[in-house]
Amino acid sequence: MALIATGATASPASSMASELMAQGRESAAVLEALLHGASLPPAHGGAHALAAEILRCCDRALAALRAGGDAESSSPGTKRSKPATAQPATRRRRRAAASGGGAAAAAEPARVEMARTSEDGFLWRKYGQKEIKNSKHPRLYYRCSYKDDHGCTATKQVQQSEEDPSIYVITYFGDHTCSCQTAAAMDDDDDDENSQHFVIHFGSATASRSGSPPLLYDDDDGDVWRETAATPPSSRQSRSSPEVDGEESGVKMSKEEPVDSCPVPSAVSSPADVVSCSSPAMEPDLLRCLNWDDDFGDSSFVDADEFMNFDEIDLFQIYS
DNA sequence: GTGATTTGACCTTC
DNA sequence: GAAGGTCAAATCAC
Repeated sequence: MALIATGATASPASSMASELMAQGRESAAVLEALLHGASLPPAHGGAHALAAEILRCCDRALAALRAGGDAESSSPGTKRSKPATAQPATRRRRRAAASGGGAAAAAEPARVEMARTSEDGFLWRKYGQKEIKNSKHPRLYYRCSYKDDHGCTATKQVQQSEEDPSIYVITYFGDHTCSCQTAAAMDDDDDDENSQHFVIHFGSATASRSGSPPLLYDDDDGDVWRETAATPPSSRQSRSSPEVDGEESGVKMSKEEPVDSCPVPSAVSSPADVVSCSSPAMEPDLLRCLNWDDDFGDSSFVDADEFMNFDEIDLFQIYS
């Protein structure tokens, strides 16, 4: 569909880094020519100047990339991320061995990385996992880590897409009453303010929930998110509380906001907010998603258009 | 020791 | 009774 074509958009930091790298490469090419005996254009200040420029470009590009990645890498939510993600299979084997094994233990793929547990700006604690009928993948249950401390009722459910395992559907329930949004997320919000122009708009932001194209946007991390119009009935089966009574109001997240801020308390005002993401970092099988930045940093990235996984976008339509 | 994750068991809803 | 949601003991990493 036409709305896919936007070229998906690198983050501001990424774009800046890309430009800087391109500039550095140009300088390096000139320097190489100089080293090979070519005459130096008058505009250039000599080999030393070129070398300095290359270094400067690289430094700035690295700084830009790091600035773009620090928010997530420094997130408090990642406290146990790396170790935990690196050992799940081992842990499960141990537990399975201790308990005589279990079907669920063998079913879930090894977790590789959890570096972005708090990518939506909140700290979540996993409290359950359930095999869902007619679904190949289990549903994961998270609640706000501050539930005990602040009585925060926010929860979310994450379920892997059957069509494309790299896509996860995240359903938010309840309000955050804890003001627990991470500092990193707050930084992200600041970044978001500066990256609004990177938000992809597909269709009218004020379009009605029915019949309008799904709203897709990418966050600073390049994840592509989709908000869905309705909460799956199965997700609210046991939720008779008022927080899910506002279904007719649909998703309330701001369509202008990158996803990092969409589940914030003000946005999750009551109905379940359903968001699907091509690569929520808190889930297993996300190695390649989480290496996305690495891939980006790799020279293989040459065109912003390559950032968009069009197949995933097509899948988004399946959900609607 | 602390805190997060796992997972079987239990509860609730239909 | 089935299915989904939650609890809590066991387990693990730091």
